[in-house]
Amino acid sequence: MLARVSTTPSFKRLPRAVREQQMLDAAVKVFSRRGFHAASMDEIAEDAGISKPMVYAYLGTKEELFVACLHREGTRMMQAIAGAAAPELPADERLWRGLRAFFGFVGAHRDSWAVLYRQARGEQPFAGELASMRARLVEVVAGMLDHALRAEGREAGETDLDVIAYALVGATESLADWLADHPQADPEKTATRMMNVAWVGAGQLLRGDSWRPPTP
Amino acid sequence: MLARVSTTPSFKRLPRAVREQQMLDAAVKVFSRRGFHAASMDEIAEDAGISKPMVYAYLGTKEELFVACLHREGTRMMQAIAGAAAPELPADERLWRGLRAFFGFVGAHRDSWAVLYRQARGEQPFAGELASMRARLVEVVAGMLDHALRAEGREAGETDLDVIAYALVGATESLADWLADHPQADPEKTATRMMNVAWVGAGQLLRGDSWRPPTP
Amino acid sequence: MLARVSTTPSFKRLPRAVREQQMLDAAVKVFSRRGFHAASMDEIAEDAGISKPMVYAYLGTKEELFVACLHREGTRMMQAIAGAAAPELPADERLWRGLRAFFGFVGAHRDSWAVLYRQARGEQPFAGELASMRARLVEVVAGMLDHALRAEGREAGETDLDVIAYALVGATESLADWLADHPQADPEKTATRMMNVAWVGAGQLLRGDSWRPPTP
Amino acid sequence: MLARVSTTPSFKRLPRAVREQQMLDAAVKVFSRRGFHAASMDEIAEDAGISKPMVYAYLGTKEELFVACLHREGTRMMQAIAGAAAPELPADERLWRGLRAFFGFVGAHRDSWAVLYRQARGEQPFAGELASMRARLVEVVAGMLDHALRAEGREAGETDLDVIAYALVGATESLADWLADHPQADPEKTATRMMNVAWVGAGQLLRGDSWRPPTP
DNA sequence: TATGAATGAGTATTCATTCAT
DNA sequence: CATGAATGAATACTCATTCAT
Repeated sequence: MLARVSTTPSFKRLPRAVREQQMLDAAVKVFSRRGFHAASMDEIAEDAGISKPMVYAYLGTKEELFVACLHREGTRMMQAIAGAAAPELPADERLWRGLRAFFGFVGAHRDSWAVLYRQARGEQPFAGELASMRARLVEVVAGMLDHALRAEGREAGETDLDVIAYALVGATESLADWLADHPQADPEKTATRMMNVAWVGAGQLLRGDSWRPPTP
Repeated sequence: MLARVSTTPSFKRLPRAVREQQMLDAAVKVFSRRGFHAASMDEIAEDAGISKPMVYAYLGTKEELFVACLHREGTRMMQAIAGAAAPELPADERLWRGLRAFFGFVGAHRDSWAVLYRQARGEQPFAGELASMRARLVEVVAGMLDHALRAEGREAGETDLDVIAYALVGATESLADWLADHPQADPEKTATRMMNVAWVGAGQLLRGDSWRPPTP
Repeated sequence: MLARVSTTPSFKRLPRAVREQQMLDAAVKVFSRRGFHAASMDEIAEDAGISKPMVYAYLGTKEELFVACLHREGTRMMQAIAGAAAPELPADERLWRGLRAFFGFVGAHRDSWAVLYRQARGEQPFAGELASMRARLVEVVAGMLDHALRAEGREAGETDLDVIAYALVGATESLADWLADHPQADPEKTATRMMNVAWVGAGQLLRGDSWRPPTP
Repeated sequence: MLARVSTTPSFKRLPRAVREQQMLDAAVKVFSRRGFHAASMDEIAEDAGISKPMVYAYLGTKEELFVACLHREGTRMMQAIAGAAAPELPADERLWRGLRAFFGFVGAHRDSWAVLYRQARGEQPFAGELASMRARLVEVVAGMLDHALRAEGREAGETDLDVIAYALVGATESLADWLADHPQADPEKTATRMMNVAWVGAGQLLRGDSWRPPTP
């Protein structure tokens, strides 16, 4: 039942860009808490301190709004990582800094991560958006591994670089998920652990030490 | 006069157990295609070839129905794995068979996997159910790793067994996700790849070869 | 959600009359607790320890079932009163015994009273049934008052006997309602109070002491 | 060419307060005709000339809507009575004016009365609301009786003031019920009758003339 | 006789979206 | 620019009632 409280917003006529950010902030918050379907435009508008028609005027339909959230949060995350892992650094340094930036971001923006990883995955219309983001990550990681190997004068063995990279990204996401659910966990420590798995494990693996199914 | 063969096999008045399975089949299918919220009880009932009230009578509310799906599919998957990876086998053999069974299951029941992992993850009410299932998996994997190490006369180094196990499970889930999205991919091959990552990478890691953050 | 508990009723093949009484008992109970609309045939059948089709076979539709309840309970109550207030007694004795029987009945069968008075009144289809029952009561009471007056050699003044009787019945029902809501109250005492109101108050009134609106 | 006079007065976009009253009007009408359960929100909305979502937005769920009706009608009735029976008047004058106002209200708003007394009584969730209203009435009546007695230099005998008041209120409600069912009946005349019962009967009773059960 | 299986029809409630002001 | 008012269309859930066995 609509409460009859007059909100009387004390800040009117804000420039469009500011308003849009307010709306996106509210949307990310609500989407992450409720999920795409359970989130209501009413709640988002109210949380943004703005009327519903404005939300529609600025960001379009609910689906478009969600995509906008995805976009903003995804870009922010990518920038955080890219900003930390400069391409001119040695591979292990890059990987470490990338992981640290990544887990740092997830730890600091749990809502963003929830929207990106947990909500978007379940809903068909956004799977593509997500997949492409992960693909970029996989590519970057594979590149780093390859670079590292070549620096040691070796090359990836028969095992595909991509699959290892995919597994590493998966493991990373999984730990990030765990981190998002454990507010007291330390992002730095989680990054160190993942770095261990990635660097030592994958390194060894890429050096050719491989396992084969038993032939019965 | 030609005898009129009864072409409609009178699919009615089936015993409860049968109908329940039909309903769960339909529910898994619809939930996996549409997601929990977007799925409608109408569609599930229609797909099961039965009226809505029967679904409510037998399986309860939408939420309870989803939990029932989760339960059945999760149990099936766990049984597939447990049946393949007998505890008396050596650790590497167990791990390999377990992975093969797992990827085989995912490859053969993509719908189940979608229900279990993609839908359940996004919806608050089911996160717990999911988390506990994953926790059991992590425990099993950690146990296998520990067992394997001891068999080699070693012990896990400073890196927590659990975190490595968690990362491995995450990587595995991630590859399963990928497999579910690529109908032509070969489950067996995917299992082999994951076995490489798990056995060689983790093995090395557990043997004490660890990485430490640079101290600036 | 239908529980899958097998009830295995230990008494089968009871004679029809017994079964019908069981059903009516259950129906009165459920109707009085939930009200006509909120009561469900499922609950009634279950409470009667019998399957729904049997209820329909024996007592007909929900509406018919409710009428049957009304009938049985109404008859019981009327019989309790009539049995106590024999016509050959003097008027005050009759009134007193009638009231005592009435409040005794209500105190002992709160469910019956709830069905008769609270539920039936709100539902259009049963208003008639109820009204006729009350009309009979009013008539009886008016008869008693008239009889008592004549015994004193007087006649009812200008005030209609019927209206006073109606008011008395209303007051009685109201106290009965109050009694039904107060399990610890004593029916006998309530009857005494009502007797006071009825006998002394009405007696005086009927003797000609009347009030008239002020003429401005 | 004839000017086309706008015959449809564009009954749209009315302010909230107006619409709320329209909705309550419709709700009272429908609830009184059908009863709480049988009434449908669809019919109420349609009767109010507005869509269902507006009803929910303004007045909330069906239960809340019914309570709102109860509240408005109850308040109106109480105000009608209180406005007529000013406390500074002598007790008999007050009682008479109160009764006249009450029966006048019931005669003029049969729907309100039906909602207040017939429907609310049967439904558990509203019994409390009702009981408290009646309790207030009983208290007022008891107060008036007491006041009148003291003015005559007497005090209430052993019979509780409250019980007599309760019986009077019950009788009044009963006559009101009768009035609501008989559109041609005259409210003023009914009030006079009730005044007789109340003033003469109760007066006598309170003066100490009491009846006692025979001791056998 | 007795019942588990089955459903058509309805009901409360919600939500994304759009006008009129 | 900004919003209160408004709704079409869905959706979960229930219930009286009836068959087939």
